[in-house]
This record gives sequence, C-alpha cells and structure tokens, in this order.
Amino acid sequence: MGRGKIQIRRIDNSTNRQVTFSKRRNGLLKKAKELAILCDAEVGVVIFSSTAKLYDFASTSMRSVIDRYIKSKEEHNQLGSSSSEIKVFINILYHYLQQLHNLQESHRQIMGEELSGLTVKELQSLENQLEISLRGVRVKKEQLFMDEIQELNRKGDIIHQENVELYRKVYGTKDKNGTNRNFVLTDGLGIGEGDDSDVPVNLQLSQPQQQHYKAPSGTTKHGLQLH
Amino acid sequence: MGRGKIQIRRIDNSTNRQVTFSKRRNGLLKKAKELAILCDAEVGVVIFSSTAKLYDFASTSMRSVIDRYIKSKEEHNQLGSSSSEIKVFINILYHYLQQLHNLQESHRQIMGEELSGLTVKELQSLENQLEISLRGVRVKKEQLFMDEIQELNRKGDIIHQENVELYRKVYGTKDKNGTNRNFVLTDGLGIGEGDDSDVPVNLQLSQPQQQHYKAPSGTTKHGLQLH
DNA sequence: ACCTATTAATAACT
DNA sequence: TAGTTATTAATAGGT
Repeated sequence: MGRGKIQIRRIDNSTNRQVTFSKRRNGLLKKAKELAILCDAEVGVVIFSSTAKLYDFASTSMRSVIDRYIKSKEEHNQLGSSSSEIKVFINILYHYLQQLHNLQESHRQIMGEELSGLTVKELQSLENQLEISLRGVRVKKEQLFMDEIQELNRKGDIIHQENVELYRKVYGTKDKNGTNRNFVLTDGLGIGEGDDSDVPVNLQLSQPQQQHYKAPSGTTKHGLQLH
Repeated sequence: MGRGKIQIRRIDNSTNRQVTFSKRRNGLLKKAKELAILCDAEVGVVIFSSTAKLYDFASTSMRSVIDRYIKSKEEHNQLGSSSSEIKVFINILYHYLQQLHNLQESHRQIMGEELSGLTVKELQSLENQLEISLRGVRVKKEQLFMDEIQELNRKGDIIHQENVELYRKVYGTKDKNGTNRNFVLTDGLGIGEGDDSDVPVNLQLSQPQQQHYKAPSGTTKHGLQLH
C-alpha cells in the first residue's frame, strides 16, 4: 500500500527503517484503539523500537491487560482456591471503581446536576450532545406512535369490514352505500387514508411494560473510596 | 476502507461487531508481526474479545515483552497484602459491576444509542429528562457568558479610565468631556451600561481548559459477566 | 514533514 | 463461518 510493494523482511536501509517504524507504529496503535472501541474489546500493545524506546497503548490500562493476560494463561480460574491473588482483585476492583466514578460524574453532568466545573466549551459540547439525544428520542417516539397508529388503523379497517358485513346481514344487500341509515358505522379511524394532515392524535396506547425510564440506583459505598 | 465509511464507536449490531472484531483482530495481529519484522522491533499485542476470549501476538515471547515493559516502567506498587478474603472482594466487585452495568445501560439510552427496547412512556420520560437537562446546561452556559461579559466589561472600564487619565496628561486638564477630539477612546465595551438590547455579542472567551465533555471510556469485561 | 500513486484493509453483502 | 467486491485507509517512495 505504497508506491510499490515491499517484502515483509527487515528493512536494510536504516533511515528507511526508522521512517517506516514511525509510520507503522502509529498505524498499529491507531488500529488497536479502533478495535477496542468498535468491538468493545480490551486491547494492549507494547512496542520496543530497535533502539529500545517504548511505545504502548492500552484501551483500559496496561496493568489491567497484563494482569488479565497472566490470569488468562494461568488457566486455573478456581475462585476461592488461589491464595495471594488479592492484589489482582484489588486492582480490578479499583479499575472498575474508577470507571464507575467516571460514569457517575458524566451522568451527573448530563442530568444537569453537576455543571459548576465546566467551561463554556464543555457546556456547548454537552448542549449539542443533549440536543442530538433529544432528537433521537423524539424520532424514536414518533416512530412508535406511527407504528401504533398504523396498527390501530389496520384493526379499525377490519372492524369496519366486519360492521359492513353485519349491516348487510341485518338489512339485506341493498343500499350498499348507506345513504339514509342511522346505523352508527365508523369509517376506519380516519388516519392514514389520504388525509395525512397534522391533526392532533390522542390515543391510549398499549404499554406492554409500565416501567418508566429508570435512573440507575444510587451507589452505595463499600468502605472503599476513590481519591 | 469498506463499502462505506464508519464512525469509530462501538458497533451496536452484535453480529456485525463480532464479524468486524474477527477481521480487525487478524489485521492488527498481522500488522504487529510486520512491524516487528520490518523494523526489527519487539512487539506484543494482547486482545480480549468482549466475550473474554484471548488473542495475542508476541514477536519474541509475551513473557519477554511483559517483563521488559514492566522493567521499562519500573513499576512499584505496594498494596499491603491481606489474608485470603478473596470471596469478599469478589462480592464487592460483583456489586460494583452491577452498578456499572446499570449506569452504562442508562448512559447509552441517554446518549440515544440504545432506544430500541423502550416504550412510548419511557421515551416520553427520557425526552422530558433531556429537556430539563438541556435547559440546565443552557442556563449555566448563559450564566458563564454573562460572567465573562461582565468581567470584560469591568476590564474595559478600567482601560477606559486609564485612557481618560492618559488623555488628560497628554492634552492637559481642559476639555474633560472630550467634545471635539479625534483621539480614539473606546467607551467601555458598550454592554451592561443601560443599553441591554439583544445585540449579538461576539467575544473571544478565555478557556482555562480546552477539554470537551468527555464520554467515559468504554468498559471492558474482566472475565466476569453479568447475566 | 508533506504529498500522492499504489497497495492493503475492510464494510457491506452473499 | 467463509468468500466477493466496492471503497476507504494506510503507506512506500519521493520532495
């Protein structure tokens, strides 16, 4: 993927090797980061240049990756049997506590509870995010409304048809167009049948589950605190 | 570099995410190998899938890479060793994991990423919450703007006063009201001095920190899964 | 560092 | 899970 194809073997020219190292190193780190984000994976990369310089990336922390790697290799995942693995657990716990802490912080910010430490730029960014979210929610909600309306409409049509049949059975086959009867016969539900104007719709929608959007339950402390 | 461009953020569709993971994982490992060969570097890559499966590559051996990494970082962590209370830690960890899980779920919902499972009522509730949040953010932002403007205004007044003094020193004490001078003398900043009309204000505000609102970093699994 | 012709990677589809 | 292909992304060689 360059001006020419190259063989995968040590680049002899030192300058060339250095330049390629720099480029490909960045490429590798970038791709590692992308993989972690795209696929929700935990990724760690360690690179030592030929001059022993260290470059690394870890989607979480290198500590976490290495601990997990070692653990994964040790194969004996018998919880309760291992002896002095407490440190590892403390590290993992600490790691999650930090994530929890971060999440709670941003959650508070989003909920508009903790805005005092933010700059104008950050507030602007938050506002934009909220607007995007709001739009998304509204679109989704309208879609659900439309689905529900269509469904009701469909059912209305069916009932309407049934009524027509019943009417026919009661009053005979004549007077199909019902010009002078006082029989109550709804005409579908009047929605989605040519008249698509924005008439306010007031429907009692079915709610399979009545559970509202639920804010996460508050965090209880277990005697461990961050910072 | 596919049939379409994608944003680098968690792939929602699970199947898609799995496929992409497989492809990109291979790509990453291949590139790691090439870098090591081409540039004579020591490279180690560790990848844990979201299902906690391990994939890795090391140009030499992972042991070597990790040892060298640790040596290079000169890690010194003392976490006073405790007894074999691992189960207690696991319980605590599990507890926090649940909270983290809940928070992440609601966070995704708020960010408009995971709306598919919600009812109309839930969406309505979310929309209301977002509107409240948005209002809060806007109020806070405007307040910051006003503070900044007042501050600039105050500084402007001071400078204005200084200019008056300087003018006096240059041209003498007469003509205090400056009726017929062509000396450029700004009149404060023209804000908050009686004329409070909604004139568009275009100010370069100071930004102590340029960090935008940052979503919490993605969570990786530690081999422990919630339901 | 920057540029761009080419190759390599890969997203969507089968 | 494994191909195919249209596109995008990475990068080799050059300035």
